[in-house]
Amino acid sequence: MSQTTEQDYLKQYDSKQFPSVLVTVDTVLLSFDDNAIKVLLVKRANHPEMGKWGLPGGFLNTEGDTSLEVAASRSVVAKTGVAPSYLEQVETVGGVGRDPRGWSVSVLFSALMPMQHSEANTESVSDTQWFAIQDIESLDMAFDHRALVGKALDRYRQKALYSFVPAYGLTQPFSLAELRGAHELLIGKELQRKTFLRRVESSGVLEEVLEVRKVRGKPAKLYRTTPAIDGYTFERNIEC
Amino acid sequence: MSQTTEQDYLKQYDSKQFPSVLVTVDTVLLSFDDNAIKVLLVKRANHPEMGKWGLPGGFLNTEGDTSLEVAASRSVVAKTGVAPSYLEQVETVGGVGRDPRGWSVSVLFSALMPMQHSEANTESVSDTQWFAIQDIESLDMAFDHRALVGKALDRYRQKALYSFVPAYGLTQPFSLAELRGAHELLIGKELQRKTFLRRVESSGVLEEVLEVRKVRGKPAKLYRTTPAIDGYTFERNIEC
DNA sequence: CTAATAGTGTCTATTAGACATTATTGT
DNA sequence: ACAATAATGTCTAATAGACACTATTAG
Repeated sequence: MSQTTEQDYLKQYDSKQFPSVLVTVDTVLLSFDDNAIKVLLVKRANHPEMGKWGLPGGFLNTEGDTSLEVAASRSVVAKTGVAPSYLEQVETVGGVGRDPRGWSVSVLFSALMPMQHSEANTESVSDTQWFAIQDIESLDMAFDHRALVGKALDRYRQKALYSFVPAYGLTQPFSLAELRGAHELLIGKELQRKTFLRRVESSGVLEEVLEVRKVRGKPAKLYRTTPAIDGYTFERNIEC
Repeated sequence: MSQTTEQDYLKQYDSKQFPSVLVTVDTVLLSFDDNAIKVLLVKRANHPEMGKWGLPGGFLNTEGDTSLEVAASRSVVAKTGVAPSYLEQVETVGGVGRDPRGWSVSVLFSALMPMQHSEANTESVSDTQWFAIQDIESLDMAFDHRALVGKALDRYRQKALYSFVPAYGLTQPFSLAELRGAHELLIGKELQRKTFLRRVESSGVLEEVLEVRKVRGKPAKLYRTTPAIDGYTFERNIEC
């Protein structure tokens, strides 16, 4: 074997000879709406776990997908019609008991995005819906998808303490109260208006916008995200 | 299809009909020694990338491995004889160009551990060696493994700013100067002794040990890690 | 005017960073 | 005694949190 060239080796290599592993990508899309954290789920129209709610996702397509992130993005659009502007990788889970079809590996992606209408876009999905986080506790969910939602949430709970990433879950532009509310939902505790404003101002990663809304009370200044938000972390984290 | 039961569906399901994906696990083991960050690499004895240095790792064994972490741990011990006491997942990379054998997915694990003698334990590995990080720049490395080392390093560079996780890379017990040195290597900047001590004391996650070493100068107090170190993060991060 | 909401002034306690000083060892 | 290393004392600047106060709108 060590006498053959790499070319020879590859010519006689056959991946089918090894036991295969199911590789899927799944995506947790979160948003803030109606003073709650929402997550986008799809109702499975086919086996396995038919009829249960699960994450948008699917098998890696080795023909079309050039990367894991592309696969995740493609499967989300295909199933829900919703197109998140970015995806971040959360974790990869794997095991023999996860999927009845065999040893499976699932690469989990996640994004925060403004609420956006979704619809069942393929025959493999019979329905789609944004669920409030507290409502999925009692939901009959497919595979280990409830735990996967938990992992993504935990990630954003951390990010809420040291960054303005939660801003991606709001419709733009947004007020300081809305952004603070998003952070409060994730952190689970009220935050000081003044302190929060100081963080926004010293960060320089949110852009003030001229537009105002007609509301009861003094109209709030509105902000939008800038690209600099991605790399920015607070000098000091929010205490909790 | 929607008329069949899940049992019927599973009976006729054949995973071999789908194009298979290569699933591997790779592990970045880091340590502190001789005032440098070291990484454990193995020299590949077989195709592909024969003769190049790469990370310990290998294919997922769907027969024996119960989880991804078990797979990573098993492959590290099998190839190097080194057994890290824990592993953490860093990221999963995938693509069609990574491995000449086809679309491949690699789940990357990482750990900090005390330097420990390693040896080539299988016929697939012809040599093992701890390399100083700065020395692998010029090394001919297999696949995208140099980039994977970078990802693990970046993770620990972050952790050095907000936790005492770098302590896992030292032989126990260790002095404050040694721990501070580990943080300094990762962060790339000198840290104040006093400030560092204050962090250690207020954290309560390092245990003072009675033992002392014979050295030139005043002997340092020695510490060892406690399990509480894992969940602990600094109230304020180290500035940088 | 009043209610509602947004934004500001300002005090206090905490603490990271800096750096000078003191302490303890081997040679 | 002296060099080397470890540990401590202490000052200052920065700032998060708290909360009272002021500003601006709709009805």
